[in-house]
Amino acid sequence: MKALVVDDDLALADVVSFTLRRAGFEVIVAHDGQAALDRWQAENPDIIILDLNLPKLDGLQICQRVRAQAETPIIILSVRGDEDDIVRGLQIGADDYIVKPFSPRQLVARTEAVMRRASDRQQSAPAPMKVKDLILDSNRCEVQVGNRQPQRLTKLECKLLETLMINRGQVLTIDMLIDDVWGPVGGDRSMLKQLVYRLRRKIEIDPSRPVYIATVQGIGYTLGE
Amino acid sequence: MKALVVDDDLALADVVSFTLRRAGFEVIVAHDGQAALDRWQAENPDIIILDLNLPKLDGLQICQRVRAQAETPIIILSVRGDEDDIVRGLQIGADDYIVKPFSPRQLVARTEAVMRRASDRQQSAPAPMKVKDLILDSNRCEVQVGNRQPQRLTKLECKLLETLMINRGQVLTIDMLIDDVWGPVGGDRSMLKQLVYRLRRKIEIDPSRPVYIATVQGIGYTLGE
DNA sequence: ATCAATCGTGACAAATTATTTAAAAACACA
DNA sequence: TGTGTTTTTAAATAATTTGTCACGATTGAT
Repeated sequence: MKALVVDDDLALADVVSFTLRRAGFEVIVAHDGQAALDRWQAENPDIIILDLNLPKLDGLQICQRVRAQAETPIIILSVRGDEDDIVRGLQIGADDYIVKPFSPRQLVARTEAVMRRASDRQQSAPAPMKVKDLILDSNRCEVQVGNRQPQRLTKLECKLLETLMINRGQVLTIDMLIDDVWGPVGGDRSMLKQLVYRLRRKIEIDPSRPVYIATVQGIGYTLGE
Repeated sequence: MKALVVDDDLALADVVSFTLRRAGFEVIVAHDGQAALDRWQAENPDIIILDLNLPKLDGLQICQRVRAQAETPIIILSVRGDEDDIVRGLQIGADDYIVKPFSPRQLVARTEAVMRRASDRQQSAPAPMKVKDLILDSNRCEVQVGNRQPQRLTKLECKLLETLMINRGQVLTIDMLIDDVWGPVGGDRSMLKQLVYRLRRKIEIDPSRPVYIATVQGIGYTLGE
């Protein structure tokens, strides 16, 4: 098990990594946001212990970027009183939080608990969404159009449709959609176009005359109200 | 402001609703999950105060179902020690949590904070503008004239109409308009002329006898009061 | 009434943006 | 490692938007 510890406080980072090592983890440490992202990509750790107040790149941003691309479990560290950041962190997708100061026991217990949950993660399955006569089960990546045979979607197609459905009625700009599907790095316009094209072929009755996903020239796309 | 309080503990539900009423809320109460969903659909409250351990339908499921269909702000109530449920609730989409027991002050403060946050969540998508019987949704570049079919506008047309509507009643000089649509460089009179022409064809009943966009010879254009 | 400036109109070309097709690269999984 | 799927890239085609121009109509000043 590999853990990435992200903390600018060297002393604290040391305590954390020492504790985790003794509990049998292989530990990598990063002291600022950029380094954290780099190490994360390079090492692909099984869990991230993330201090929220970092220099350069904010902890919440790290959290967001990681979540945009992967399900790597994240535990956030925060000082007491910063409840708002904790709430936001969890909403963004962190798996748990620990308030400083904390005991080594607590750290290990939480870490192990999160990893246990992550391994059999399926109980908190999001409910199927419904817009018009589209029913999306984003959990198993399937759409049903009207009463036709359920269609299988790829991961990206599913993510795209999900955000369109969540924001039904609103026009989502190309950049918003790219951010949402691929994260802040790693997507571009032509990829989005391609994805829209493929998704339409699966859900539209006549893909060249789309009913569900409408394009708004020069702006983006929208899933009709 | 309408609040839906969901709690199977009658005494606690009473305390909560009393507190919220005193703070100026209209309060609806439901004592189990099914009732909660029913009331929610029937009453469309502005916020939901949701106790997590309910009979029949679990609180987290309520949360999930509501979120699948709407953005109604949700505050979850939970007993101390049930950190896991809180975390999951926030991940599912709850906006905040309160740990029992709590003070009335805290309840009101959190509720108002969440509603404040929720209200400027919509601010990001600017509300449609209305002048006379023109309704412009600049988000999706659409105008509705009277009760006719909504018209699609191009980016430039939309920008032009938007500034005319924002400054309704005032005469905007040609240079002002050019600056606003094309920026400090890159526009000229004939382009504006053409743009006005095209916009009129989309919104005027008789484009040769404009009702909305009036020409002010030698100066510019205005969108009548 | 005449003239010059400005405006509305329509046709067309250029530029931008979308859709479709195809094929290569990356990936997942046995 | 090979196979099938998914994602990325590239390129051709189609559609839309924007810019340019010419010309007649309108306007306001003389």
